[in-house]
Amino acid sequence: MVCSTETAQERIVAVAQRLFAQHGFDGVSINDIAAAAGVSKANVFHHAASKAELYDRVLQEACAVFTEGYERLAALPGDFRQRLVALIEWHARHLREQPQAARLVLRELTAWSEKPVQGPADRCIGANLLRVQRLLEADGIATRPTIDAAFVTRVLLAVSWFRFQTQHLEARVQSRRVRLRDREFAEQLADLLLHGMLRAD
Amino acid sequence: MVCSTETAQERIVAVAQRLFAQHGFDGVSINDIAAAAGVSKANVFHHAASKAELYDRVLQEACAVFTEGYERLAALPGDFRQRLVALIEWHARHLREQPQAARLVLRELTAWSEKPVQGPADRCIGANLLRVQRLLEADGIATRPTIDAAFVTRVLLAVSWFRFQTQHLEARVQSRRVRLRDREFAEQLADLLLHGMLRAD
DNA sequence: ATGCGTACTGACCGATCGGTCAGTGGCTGC
DNA sequence: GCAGCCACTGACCGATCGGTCAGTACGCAT
Repeated sequence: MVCSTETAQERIVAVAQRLFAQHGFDGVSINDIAAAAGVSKANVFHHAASKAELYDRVLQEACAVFTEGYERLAALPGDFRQRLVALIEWHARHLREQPQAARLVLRELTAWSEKPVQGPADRCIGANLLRVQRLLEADGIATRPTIDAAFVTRVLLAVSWFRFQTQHLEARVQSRRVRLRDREFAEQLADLLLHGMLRAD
Repeated sequence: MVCSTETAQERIVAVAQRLFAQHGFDGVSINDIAAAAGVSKANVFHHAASKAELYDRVLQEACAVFTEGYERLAALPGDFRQRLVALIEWHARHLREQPQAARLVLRELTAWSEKPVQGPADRCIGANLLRVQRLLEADGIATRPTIDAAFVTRVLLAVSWFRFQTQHLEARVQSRRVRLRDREFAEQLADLLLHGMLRAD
């Protein structure tokens, strides 16, 4: 038995979360989880009805963790630019601090299978999109009439997410400026979103 | 035997590409592929050394298809805005027309496993990033000094990719403006990237 | 002491996994 | 006619899959 202060159930769930996040549902066997948690395979089924139930529970938990952060995200101090930078930076840090939850949720997006049903991850992402969108809209800043807050929200989250998923590539990339810390990344993205690329004419 | 004009080998590879793109390496068994291709399991191993070799071949092919499009992408007519719109629209269409190749490549991004090795998908994406970046840089347009072409490239591809991966969610989304056709999407993104959100002051 | 619930295990189940192999039928060159 | 190659198959392999079950050890209320 692996010595640990956690209970067996806590270890099982924690290990399942880690392994499912890394390798996906089909890439992890109950044997893997049991071995990594230091318990017998039968014990995993003592604490979980089935592999699917365990995965669902882990995914729901990840969604909750992921969403909880967004709920705490409220009005921030400063002008619009400062609030936007803070939002982007917070999001980058959120992804970095909850990589497993993020991967579990985002993995579901890739796992497309023509299913019309909307999984918890879909609902989670949709809700968070809306929450950030509301935050942007509530700011009531004077934007150009062609600008849609929903669209900007998607751009914002897409870029943060892309950065999170490709961080292992960035180490080899030529341009030094893409290898930014969260703050610098947030400032650069906010600058681009606010003022665009072009020189003012 | 399923009647088809294709050879068995072509059917096997085509089916493998479709299934691997949909469900990932671990989510597809050789039995699935054999059944869907209308051949015996042994025949799959007659045309492929192993499951991993078959997956690698399919992935390489997907990378080639995916990259080939980028290589054909050269200087486009029109001013900078028109070229940018055309680039984004082309990318959206590229993803839409090669969904399986796109999914195979992008799935590899999510399949993070601390591996230091750089897979073909990583190289493919890195090369395409660079190609688009060169295209943007070569335009020689007068951008603001804080703007980095590499960063804009990532924003551009990230948003297109995010849109591709979340398209199944968009049907239920409230705002009508995110459900755009490729052209409108490209124009909206180009407008945001070029001029930013803020009203000119 | 005894009864009971809870945590946990090793042994086991049928199914399926990736992969092998001997063999078959058809086409080609000689 | 026949040897040789090639596409292809059914049967089979050991390993592993998700899952079950009888049984054990322990804490706790009575």
